[in-house]
Amino acid sequence: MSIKVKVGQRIRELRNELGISQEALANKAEIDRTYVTDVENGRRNISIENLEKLIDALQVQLKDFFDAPNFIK
Amino acid sequence: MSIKVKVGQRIRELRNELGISQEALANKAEIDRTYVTDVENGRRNISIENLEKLIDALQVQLKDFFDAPNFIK
DNA sequence: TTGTAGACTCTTGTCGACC
DNA sequence: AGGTCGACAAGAGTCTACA
Repeated sequence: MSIKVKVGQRIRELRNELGISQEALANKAEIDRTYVTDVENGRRNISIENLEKLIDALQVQLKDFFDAPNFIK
Repeated sequence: MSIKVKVGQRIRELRNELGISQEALANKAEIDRTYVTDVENGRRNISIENLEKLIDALQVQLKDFFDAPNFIK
C-alpha cells in the first residue's frame, strides 16, 4: 500500500476520533476542503508543509502521527 | 523555524551518521542529487512520497525520523 | 457532509552543466 | 563532495459548482 493511502487513512482515523468534519479540519488547517477529501482518499501526494498543518489541526505530534501499525516496516 | 528547514536538518543529521554523501543517498532513494541538496538546505517543500524514499534510504522508521527535539511542540 | 470535475497558478522534481 | 543555475514536464494546491 502506498504512503499516500496510509497517510489518508491515518488522517481520517484521527479526524473521526476528534469528531469533526472534513470542512472543519480544512478550516482549522487553513487548506482547501476538496484537497482534504483527495488526501484522505489517497489521491494526492501531500507536501510536508500541508501535512504538518493537518497534523497540527488534528492535535497530535508528527512522531505520534506516524506511530501507527501501517507505517512500521 | 519552518518544517522544511527542520526536515532538512534531520536528513543531514541522519545522513552524516550513516557517513554517506548526498549523491549516495540520492542514488539509494532514487531521487535527484541536486534536489537532495535543496531539501537538506530547507529550500524545498518535499512531498510525502519522496520524503518516505529518503527516510527508507536513511534506514529509520518514519516515527523515529520525527522523534527528534526539533519536531516536538 | 462528502466526493468529483474542470480550470487555473505556482512549485515540485528532473536533468545537464559548471564551479 | 556540495552548491547553484536554467530550462522543463509533471504535479501540488486553490476555487467554483453540482450532485
